Amino acid sequence: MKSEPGEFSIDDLQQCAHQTEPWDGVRNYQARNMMRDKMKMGDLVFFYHSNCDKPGIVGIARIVKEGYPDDTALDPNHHHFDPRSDPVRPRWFMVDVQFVRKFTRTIALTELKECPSLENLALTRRGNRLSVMPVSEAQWNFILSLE
DNA sequence: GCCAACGTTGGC
DNA sequence: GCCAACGTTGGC
Repeated sequence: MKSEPGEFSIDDLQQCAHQTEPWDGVRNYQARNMMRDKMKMGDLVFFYHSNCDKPGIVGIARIVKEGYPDDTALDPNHHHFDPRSDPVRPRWFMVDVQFVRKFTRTIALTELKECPSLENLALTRRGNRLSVMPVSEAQWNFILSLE
C-alpha cells in the first residue's frame, strides 16, 4: 500500500492511537476492489512511501478491519468527498491497517527494480500507478530477505 | 463504443 | 518542475 510520507507516513501510523488507521481516500476502482474483496483480517501489507526523496518499502502493516465504506466520500466538507457515492450504495471502500514494524532501512524502488526475481512485481512494472497492489508470497519473502 | 481532452500519479 | 503513463469524462 502506497502513501506519500508528507501526507501519512509509517511513522504517523506508528504514533497514532492504537497504531491503527483507516486507509481512506482511495479513489481508484482496482485498488478499491482489492480493499473491498481481497484483503482479509490479519493479512500483512508492505507500507510504501511514494512521491518523496527515496521512494521504497519502509515497513509492514496488518489488516485489522476488512473492507467497509469510506465515509470521507460521503462528507461534503472532506477533501476526498465524492458526490456520486451515497450511504445506501457506497462507491468507495477502505480497510483499517495497524502498524507492525518499520524496517531497519528503506528498501528503495531503485533496488527493487534491479532484482530479476521481482520483474513481475506490480510495483516495478512500467507505468504502474495503483496505490494498492498485490504481492505474491514468493515476492513477499524475497523482499523480506533484502532487509 | 470510440476517442480526444483533461486530470492525476509519481519517478526523476 | 518535467513529463510519461494512465484513468476518467463526456461529446458524438
